Amino acid sequence: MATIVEPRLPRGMRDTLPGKMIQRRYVIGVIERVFERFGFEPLQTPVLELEQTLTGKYGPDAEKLIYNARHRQGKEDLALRYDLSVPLSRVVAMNPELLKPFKRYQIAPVWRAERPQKGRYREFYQCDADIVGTSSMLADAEIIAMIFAILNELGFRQFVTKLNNRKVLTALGEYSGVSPVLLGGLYRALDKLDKIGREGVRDEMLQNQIPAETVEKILDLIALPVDNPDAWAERLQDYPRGVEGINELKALVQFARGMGVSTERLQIDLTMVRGLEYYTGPIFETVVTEPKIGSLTGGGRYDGLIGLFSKNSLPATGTSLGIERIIDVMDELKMYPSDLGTTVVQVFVTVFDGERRAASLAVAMDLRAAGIDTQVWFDLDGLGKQLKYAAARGIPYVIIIGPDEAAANIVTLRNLATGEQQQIARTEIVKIMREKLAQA
RNA sequence: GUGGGAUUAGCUCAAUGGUAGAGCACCGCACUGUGGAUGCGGUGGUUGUGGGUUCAAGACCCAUAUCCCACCCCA
Repeated sequence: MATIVEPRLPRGMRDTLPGKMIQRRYVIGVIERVFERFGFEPLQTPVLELEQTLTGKYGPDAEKLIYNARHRQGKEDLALRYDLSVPLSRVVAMNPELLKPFKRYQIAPVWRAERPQKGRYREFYQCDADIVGTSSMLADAEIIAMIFAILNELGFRQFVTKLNNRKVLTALGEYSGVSPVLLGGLYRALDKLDKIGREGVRDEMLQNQIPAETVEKILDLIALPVDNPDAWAERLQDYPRGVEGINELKALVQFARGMGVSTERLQIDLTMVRGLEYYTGPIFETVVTEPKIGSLTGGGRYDGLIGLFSKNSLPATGTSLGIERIIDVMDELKMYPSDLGTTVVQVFVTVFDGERRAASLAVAMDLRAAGIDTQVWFDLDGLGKQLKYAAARGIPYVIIIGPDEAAANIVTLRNLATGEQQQIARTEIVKIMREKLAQA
């Protein structure tokens, strides 16, 4: 007798049962349609990459979270992908013949060995859309406009996309005169401004070994409104990078407006920082305010990443939507369309008894041939049990064929939601079912 | 990776260190040609896992796993 293995999942990983899968498929479907509406095309890449493909791209903190993999006898060091941007960059470098601008989307799982929490998992799907081969801010604006289209279509009303530019942060570093090794600490403190306030940022910077004099200089700078690029441009006028970053942001906002993005949902925040090391230009992040769940989307421009795989570097920009968090929020706020059922099955055909089984199977196969999702009962059980099952599954219609129906060459069609029943001719079943399902 | 909380039936939760319970769900019967209503009855547990203390542990101690919360970071 074999011992039973306790069924368990690895930490931070989950199964998705059919009921949830239907909701998930709906969300992914919306995202895919919008991606394609904006002219992006699908791409698929392997779950595993060579370890060297991933290392040195994300920064030391993020790199610790990469899952390594190797076959028992394998010679290559492999790793589970950490995001979809680095694999994209690898693909672009390997396929120089791809027409530019190259616009692709990819919806696929990525793995990060973080400590799990709500909205944070070790295996999760990212939905990425990126544009490779142009430096135009119009591309960044198109990404933003697309994020808005997706979130709107999913029913989100309370969200805001924050914008900043790495070039501004770089200039801020130059302005502060802080040594490069301390820059990380400076940025991290800065990023928390809206959370911990000026005093908090001061404490944090001092704790991060940043000289008091420098801290005051930074505090003085961030006393300027974080959403006022002109004020910052004036202050940073001696730092051409910063001015350039601010001009890019202004162009980006203007283009986005031109694409119908409402201004109150776009928020320039010159203190926002994003962790991944490869960003070089505009960076963006969308957050919802009601359930506190972190960011729903994150992205930015990474003009140097492809250059790590090819002599011919290419500018690129894009975003990632976090479908797990989107789904967690939609669950909490019950945002799914009311007609999204709990099953794909549209009709359930009961089996009355052994004698009538053949008739039921024939009806079921006719329905299936007509493209209607149909289930039949396998065992010889009472109608009560079968109806109970169909109702519990959320199947909308049930067909009953007993001796009376068989004799009259009809079937009984029952609507499980209303309890309504009608008799229909055997030959009319497909036609009538099609009509019923089309109305719903 | 750091700190805290939780873990008891399928689900939500009880049980002064002394015989593990309730509601819902499930199954059966009243109702062998019809689910959701009502009534009655029933199944269901190595109390997350492994050790320890004790005459006795669901409870106390240690370890460990998972989930949740706050950091860190992020989708």
